[in-house]
Amino acid sequence: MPKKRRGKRRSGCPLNASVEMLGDRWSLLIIRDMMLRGAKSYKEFLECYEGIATNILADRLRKLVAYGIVTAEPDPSDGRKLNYLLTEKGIDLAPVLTEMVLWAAEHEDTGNQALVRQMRENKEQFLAGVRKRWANRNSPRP
Amino acid sequence: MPKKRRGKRRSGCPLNASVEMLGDRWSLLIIRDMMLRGAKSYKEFLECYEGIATNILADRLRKLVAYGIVTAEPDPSDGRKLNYLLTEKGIDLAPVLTEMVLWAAEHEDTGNQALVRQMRENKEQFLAGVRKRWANRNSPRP
DNA sequence: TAATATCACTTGCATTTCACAAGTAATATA
DNA sequence: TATATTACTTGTGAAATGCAAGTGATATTA
Repeated sequence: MPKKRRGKRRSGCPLNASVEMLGDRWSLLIIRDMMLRGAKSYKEFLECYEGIATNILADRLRKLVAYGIVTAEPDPSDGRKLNYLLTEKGIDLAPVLTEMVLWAAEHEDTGNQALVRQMRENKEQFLAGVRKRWANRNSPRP
Repeated sequence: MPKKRRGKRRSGCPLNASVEMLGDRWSLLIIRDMMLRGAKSYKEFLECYEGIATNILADRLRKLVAYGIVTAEPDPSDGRKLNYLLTEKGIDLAPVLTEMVLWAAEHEDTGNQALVRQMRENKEQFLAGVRKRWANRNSPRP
């Protein structure tokens, strides 16, 4: 029996595409940890926010790769490891995450006030820094 | 037996708060329709994106109200209706939505190119317009 | 080289969420 | 009074999720 498709989503509408890729409890957190904390390996993601189940993490990483937000390449120094790295499409989410963090900081109690202040006081510079670190992390491999 | 709490989430971390409120398939779409299309009633939300189930819509509206993102007040001209309106906290999500739309427009096929162009070419002016329309919608009641 | 450890998963099972259809109470309109 | 509309709730089956316990490949240690 063919898999029944549930919920017909109109894809042409702005935002629908984003929500399809990012509208769940974990994807944005995974991306945040790659972007701001430099997390790269499965194990690091598992430990970053204790609470995500291993099957869910595997599923989300697979989807992020499928959406072109993340790449998975074997670690040259340890054949067991995969390094998950943000693609350009992935790092382009930095403004989205930044606005979300600023919104939450404005309206909720959130931690890491230093980071928030940095984001708020010079958003452009903060974003440039994020992108630069991303470029440096990727470029050393020709 | 008390309900077991699953998944211990650290709330102090930036972004966790946002994801808790917005990290699902529907909340951001509901907010978008309030913000950009002026949708206000249960029925309008149901029709906006056919596919959301009535129980889920009721649940999401309830949560958005609980989070202080939306208010529900009876329509003065029809006692059966409730008008769901964005709070200040809700309208403050405009930059987040804008960045998400721009990101998707950059990397996916999305509709409403006119809106996207408007957002991209003068983001600040676009955001000011959104906020102004929101203020006008709410202020006529003293 | 054998034993053990680490890593990135997969599998199985119970619980929860979700989509869909059908109903309901309150209010409005004819 | 009869019918319609609005904002839901309830029931049901299917899918997604959380958790514990594996598994196979590679690395490290004795």
